[in-house]
Amino acid sequence: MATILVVEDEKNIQLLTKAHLKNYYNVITANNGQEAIDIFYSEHIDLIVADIMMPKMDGYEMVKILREYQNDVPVIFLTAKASFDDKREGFASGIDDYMTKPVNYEELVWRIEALLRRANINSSQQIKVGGITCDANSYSIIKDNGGVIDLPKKEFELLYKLLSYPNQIFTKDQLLSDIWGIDTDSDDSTIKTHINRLRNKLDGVNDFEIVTVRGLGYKLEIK
Amino acid sequence: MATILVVEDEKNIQLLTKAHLKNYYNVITANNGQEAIDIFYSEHIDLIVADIMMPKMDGYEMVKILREYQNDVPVIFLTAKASFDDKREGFASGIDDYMTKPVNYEELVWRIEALLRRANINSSQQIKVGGITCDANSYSIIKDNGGVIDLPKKEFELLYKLLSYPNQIFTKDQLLSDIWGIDTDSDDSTIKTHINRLRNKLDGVNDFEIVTVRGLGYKLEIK
DNA sequence: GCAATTTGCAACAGGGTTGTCACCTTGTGC
DNA sequence: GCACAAGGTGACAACCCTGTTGCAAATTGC
Repeated sequence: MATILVVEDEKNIQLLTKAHLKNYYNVITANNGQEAIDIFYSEHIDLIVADIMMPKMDGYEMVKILREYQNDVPVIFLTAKASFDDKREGFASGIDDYMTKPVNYEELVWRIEALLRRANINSSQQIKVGGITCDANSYSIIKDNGGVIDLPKKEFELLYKLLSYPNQIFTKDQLLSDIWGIDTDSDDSTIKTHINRLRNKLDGVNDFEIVTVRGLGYKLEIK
Repeated sequence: MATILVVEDEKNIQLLTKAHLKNYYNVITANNGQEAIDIFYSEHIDLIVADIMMPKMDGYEMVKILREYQNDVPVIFLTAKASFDDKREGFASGIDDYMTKPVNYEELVWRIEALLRRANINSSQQIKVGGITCDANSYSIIKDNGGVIDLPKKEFELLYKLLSYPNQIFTKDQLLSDIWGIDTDSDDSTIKTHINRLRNKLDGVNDFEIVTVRGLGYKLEIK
């Protein structure tokens, strides 16, 4: 599921926008440009929906800063302003789309979808848990502090499975047939070894833990 | 300079649109969807601006046919229709933007620019990364200090593809079908060889790196 | 037409990944 | 406390993937 950052200083509109988008996306909110940039660099954001007129840092400035650092996250401006000068400045600063209030939220979703498709983010195969992101594109665990743990294919698939359903218990047979395939010849010991390897490599990660459920299997617990 | 295909059955509007765009782009015109598709497969088209209501084949059908064949050329609908059902059908069939007549042509140009940028089709056919410029006209890498690396066609296409979507991982199959064509007979070893040659030729370039993602493919990392 | 370049393929080498096993540790029930 | 079952650990070997090289075919430029 894609993560959308809604940047809006008016609480009511912020809540309204969030309410309409939360059925389709993970929605995170910020109250001004500065806050948005802080969030942007601590969370994985797929697309930004922003107001222009905001205290502290307005929309134009926010986008300029993002673009300066080579960030091409899609941005949609959502604003009461509608003059051509405003639109020109918006597009010139590097936004992707522009809708004037009052916004039709159904149309907003269509435009978000079109942009995500265009930006190749419709399947943002990432899982974020606490301070780490599990990225299925690079088979890696990315820590918010910047550290990266690359995992081999099988180990990654195992972790990804567990992370996808936290607290759910998987038997070794389940994991074998899900990851190794229903007709695999491998047995329990293979799982044991891979769990062992994972635990070693995730030694410094404190956001979750792979827990053994004796007699049953394994589950991943988020702390 | 990017090439825009304007699809419109009313001659007057077609001429008007062409007149406004020809200062910025190569403009080619078609009178209906069928004609547009014929042109599309005989010319290189960077973006399509289309009316919905047209004789023979309307806009929806045209886009559906294009998308069926994996073509993700950006499409903007430009139309008198403005109901939500129409917009929904438009976005659902895979368009990128939607403007209602009467069209403000200045805004149309901004939206075209935003889409071309998003689709990585800059009119200059150049990609600039750090201290190097990748020029699609001369198949060469131009360093800011003046050095030039000429690349053969295939090697260049491979690099250009990777550079267009930095950090995105491409499987060898993806690269094969994108560059060699969907029905190529070539296999993995060809990619391996070309990556190897690219790496050798880009030995002195420190702005980016072609990274192997074991078990998956390759990606280009910008430093 | 010839030479140079580009392109594709196959063979080999090296290294990372994976599966298995033996052995060790921990937990459970009696 | 003992026996047994279940899980953890480390080592090893087979395997697969990738990098590299050389060669031949195809293409291009003159």
